[in-house]
Amino acid sequence: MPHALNEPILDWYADNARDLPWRRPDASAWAVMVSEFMLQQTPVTRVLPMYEAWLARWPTPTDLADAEPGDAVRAWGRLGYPRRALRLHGAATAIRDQHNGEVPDDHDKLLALPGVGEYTAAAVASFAFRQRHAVLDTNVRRVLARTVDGTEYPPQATTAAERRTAGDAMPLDDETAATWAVAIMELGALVCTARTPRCADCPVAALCAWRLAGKPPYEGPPRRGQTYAGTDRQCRGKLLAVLRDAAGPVPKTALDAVWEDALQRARALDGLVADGLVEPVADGVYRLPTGAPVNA
DNA sequence: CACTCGTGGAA
DNA sequence: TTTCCAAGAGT
Repeated sequence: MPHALNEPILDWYADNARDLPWRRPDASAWAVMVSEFMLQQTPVTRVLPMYEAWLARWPTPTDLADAEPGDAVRAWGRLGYPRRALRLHGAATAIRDQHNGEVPDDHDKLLALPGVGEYTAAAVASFAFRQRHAVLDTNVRRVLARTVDGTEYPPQATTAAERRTAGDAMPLDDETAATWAVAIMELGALVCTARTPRCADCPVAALCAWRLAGKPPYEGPPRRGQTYAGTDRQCRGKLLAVLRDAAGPVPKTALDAVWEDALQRARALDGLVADGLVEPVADGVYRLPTGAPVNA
């Protein structure tokens, strides 16, 4: 007997799905993978233009692997979390060198790629290769937390109980499970939103445990807000922006100009170098990574 | 497992 | 204005 969530959500998705480029039938597995990297912690509206430009420039994994990692970092622009650009380049390189240039369709092989974790491996296997996997992103976890568990928000980190819940809720055959995965994700993105859920438009409002319980407010460990101003992250962002906007190597004096605190600035720059996002060229000169071996 | 890692838009 | 948070991964 199918899970009660299946049919209403599949029907709702058939009528309400957004037309996103990575969902079109002609989207390659590589296109799906690129979209998933970009969508990590980043809203769809900001991803769309970068996604188009990226795939136009690097239509296949090998195209990206053959480019310098610094070009990937520069093309990432202001999407945020630029290590994703480096990891996507690393994933492309692994695909070129170990998978004959083709995105692997095996979940474990996907998981072994840099930048691919539990969610992204399941998403690519499901969306691109139409396999049955529990695709647990923030949207899906929130929908299941509300409809099944009766809580406003899921726990901070994904739990075994959530994986079991997701597995139980999935349709049994691969093709339907793949569609359902994107459908419940879309429901979370458009209707069962984090702040002001539109329960009046929800296809499963009638059976939602959280709504039926009177929408009890979230109780649990406070989800600590991420302050940003004055942090190392902001400093790293400023430094990397200088490197991105420059055509070539940049003298340290140009980096010194964008952040007051010298100690924090040095720490941030060290971090960027350690992450491989910045490469020291010569004494007091830095650039985006070339991929060439660094002579120590 | 708690923490780090960017950025910008909406409430 | 401040706060929240958006298709997470890696350590």
